[in-house]
Amino acid sequence: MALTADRFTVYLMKMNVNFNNKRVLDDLSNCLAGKGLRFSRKRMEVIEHFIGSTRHYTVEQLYDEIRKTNPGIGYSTVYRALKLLAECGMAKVHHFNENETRYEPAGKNRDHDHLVCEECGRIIEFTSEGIEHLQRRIALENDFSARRHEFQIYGLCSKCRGKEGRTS
Amino acid sequence: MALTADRFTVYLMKMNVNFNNKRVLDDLSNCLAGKGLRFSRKRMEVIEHFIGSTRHYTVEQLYDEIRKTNPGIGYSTVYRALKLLAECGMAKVHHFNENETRYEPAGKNRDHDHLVCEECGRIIEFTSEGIEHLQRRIALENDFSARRHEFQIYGLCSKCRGKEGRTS
DNA sequence: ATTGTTGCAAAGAGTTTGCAATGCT
DNA sequence: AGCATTGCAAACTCTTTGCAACAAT
Repeated sequence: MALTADRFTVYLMKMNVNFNNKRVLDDLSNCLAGKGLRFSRKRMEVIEHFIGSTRHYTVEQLYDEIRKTNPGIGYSTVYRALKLLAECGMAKVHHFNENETRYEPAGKNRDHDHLVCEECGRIIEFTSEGIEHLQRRIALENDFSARRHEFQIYGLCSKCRGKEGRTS
Repeated sequence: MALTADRFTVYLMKMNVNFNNKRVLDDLSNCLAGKGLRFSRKRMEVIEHFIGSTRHYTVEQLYDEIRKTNPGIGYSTVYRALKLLAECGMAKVHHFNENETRYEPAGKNRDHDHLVCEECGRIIEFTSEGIEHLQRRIALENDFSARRHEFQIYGLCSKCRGKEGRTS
């Protein structure tokens, strides 16, 4: 039986996964189907766990978390699943800090950017119309076709600012 | 004899290095002095080559380029010099693409961000007052002390857009 | 039955580090 | 003389891959 978005939806419902972005869902089943891939239990467990959350995971974090309930899953499976999700547009890849790759479920809410606390590592999401405008204007001014952007603000979150000297 | 900004300036002039940002210069000599470091010929050759350019180097690129004129310099020296420069605030580190670390001389001109062509890798710098405003506003709205930001716009530069289908 | 998937261990890529020789001061 | 610096090779970390056993279709 061919892999379809409908079938995948049923699968996700069965797994009780809260995933309501139709476009990205189609992307995934198309991506799987287009590559001749199958529904494997373990891969789906990784995807379920990942999609069900709102965190910005390192591979290690996701691996450790999944191992708690599914000790039989290996590192490479997590790597392979995340890579697949990224290719299908279901995961966004970030490099907030040096030598650190983080994966975030895409489509969980609308486009956003991040505040990154350099002290505790906390990541705060924000959306800003202003950035979209800026992106368009800057692209225009530089004769550039913008596809996407990365915008991070680094500093101290409210909690950590308290501990260090005031910044204002 | 202690390492001073003046002495360093003389050194740079001797080497014919175009480096006119006083503040960053002070940072470097202070950084060197503070760490009890010495003026070594090889490190200075790396620094000279790096500071004299306006590129966004990978370690490998810088290494290859320096080796053309200084075949005696090793990989680790380049790594160590760039790391030092980054610590002293004379080099900015970027991760424009996955698995790629690039170093850019800081202080060569005022703060700027980057357009990154996903086709040919070209990097275009731009400055935008708007982003500074946004950073301040967003930080305020989220009770966050902003120190710095990273903003990249990914897409196609004018040359590469011509080859692919129009985007508009 | 056929072909994709997995875990493991090994291999890669990028970066750092221990150490003996060398260079600054 | 005393200590920083260097190049090399080895070590390290993160990620990918080959392969034999296993699972999905």
